[in-house]
Amino acid sequence: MEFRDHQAIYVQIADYVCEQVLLGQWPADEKIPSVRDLGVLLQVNPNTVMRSYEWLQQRDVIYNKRGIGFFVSPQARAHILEYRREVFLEQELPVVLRNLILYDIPLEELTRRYDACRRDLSPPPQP
Amino acid sequence: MEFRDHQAIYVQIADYVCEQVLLGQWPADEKIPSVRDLGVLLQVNPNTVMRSYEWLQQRDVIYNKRGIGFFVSPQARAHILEYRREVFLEQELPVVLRNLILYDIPLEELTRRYDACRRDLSPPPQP
Amino acid sequence: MEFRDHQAIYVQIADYVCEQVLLGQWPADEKIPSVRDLGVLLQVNPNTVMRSYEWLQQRDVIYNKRGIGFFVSPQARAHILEYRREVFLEQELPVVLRNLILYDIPLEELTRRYDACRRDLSPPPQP
Amino acid sequence: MEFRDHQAIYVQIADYVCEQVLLGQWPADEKIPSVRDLGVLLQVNPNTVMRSYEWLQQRDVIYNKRGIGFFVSPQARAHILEYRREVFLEQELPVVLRNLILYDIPLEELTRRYDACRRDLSPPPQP
DNA sequence: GTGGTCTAGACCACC
DNA sequence: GTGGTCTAGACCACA
Repeated sequence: MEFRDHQAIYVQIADYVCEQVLLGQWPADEKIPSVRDLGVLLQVNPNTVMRSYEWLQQRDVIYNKRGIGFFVSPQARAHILEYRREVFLEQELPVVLRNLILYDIPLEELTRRYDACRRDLSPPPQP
Repeated sequence: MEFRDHQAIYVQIADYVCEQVLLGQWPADEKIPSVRDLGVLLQVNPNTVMRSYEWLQQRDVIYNKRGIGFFVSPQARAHILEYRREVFLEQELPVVLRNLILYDIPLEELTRRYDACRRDLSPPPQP
Repeated sequence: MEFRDHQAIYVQIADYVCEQVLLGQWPADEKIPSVRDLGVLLQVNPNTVMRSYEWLQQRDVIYNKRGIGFFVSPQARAHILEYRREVFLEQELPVVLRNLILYDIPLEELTRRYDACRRDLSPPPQP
Repeated sequence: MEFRDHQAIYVQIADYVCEQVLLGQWPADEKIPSVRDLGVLLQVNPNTVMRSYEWLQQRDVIYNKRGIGFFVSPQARAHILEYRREVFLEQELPVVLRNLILYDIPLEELTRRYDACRRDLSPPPQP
């Protein structure tokens, strides 16, 4: 995983976790890597991972069993979709569309890239 | 104008200026609002506005006549397109497309919003 | 039994045992559930139950017969009252009272709930 | 301000801020101390104060103006009451009442302390 | 000046 | 082993 430097690392880690859930890679009640392990894996400080996990926990994407670790919340998928879709559709997308038009990027270009991107993402398994 | 709080205010102001240029509202060599005026108008520290103007000036979108004010640069349109299109297509769009797919937003929804947005922007109001 | 997650599980187990004693459910010298049984019952690591029992043993609430199990200590009631009353009155209650007032909860509300709670506790069910 | 050692410092700081708001000491839209200032004042690390402020910000008790500082949110009072009262009445109070009865503390003792506590807290000014 | 992020390292409680 | 908290200190962007 490589980090974009204009966005906080802990946000990118949280996004990564959400993505794993949406893609069906991490099912409900599955244990996710410990803050230390993920810290080592991603080459970041455990505190930074911890911050991501706190953020996710507050949003009911993961939960904690004392002394054991963090687990994917059963409602994770729903919560992510509910929260992120809303923000995305109402706040991010309008800006993007506006730019598409201002920069004169034709719709065909967009659909072409959309299809390419769809092919890249393996279809999420139905639970 | 209301600001999104996840982005620096000076960036949002700069974006606003670029938009006016692309939309043809501010033709080449037209004087743009003074730092002070815009500061009052947007309820923002003049230093912040100044920072936007400096940023735009470095990218040849506006130029300065000492003691008079800032003006839209003749090459403004070209520079904006050249710089922003690149960044947008290569960096922002991929993330957006990925999200579109993860959040299961169908292409039809996208084109619908695209068209709506186009209708909103197309007719420049005559002041 | 469901656990509050802001408090250590072993403390909650210890509290539960104390409560049984105070309520007269577990008389002096009665055998209490084994570490293993209670662990299974509460879905908790036996080590955690063991920790509660050790904690209680140090405070003379229970005692241990090697190879047989843990038993309610004859002085259990007295020890619990002596220790907990003090802590409760001097440390916990002041905070609670302060909150009652800050949140504008009238005394009547308090006495109402007090009486309701008393009714719930008073009649010890005969098994 | 002296800290209780069984509770996280950042929670106690957050509680302190809430208390100031409920007592009417910090009106809406008033600037609260900067993380650095409060850190010096309370003899704790600015990061710790920051953590309190983040916590409060997420719960709409305070808000942030970029580069300026944190301010009391207009809905602060309402949010605190709504959130804390609920938790207090449904989770904390039942435990306390249960203990009152188990430790045989008479209601008169409680009301006596309640009145004393009320006298200590200066009556909140009506905004 | 303000907040925001990150690191390194420590210590603790809990399971 | 797990998370949770705190410190000290650094660097950055922003107003």
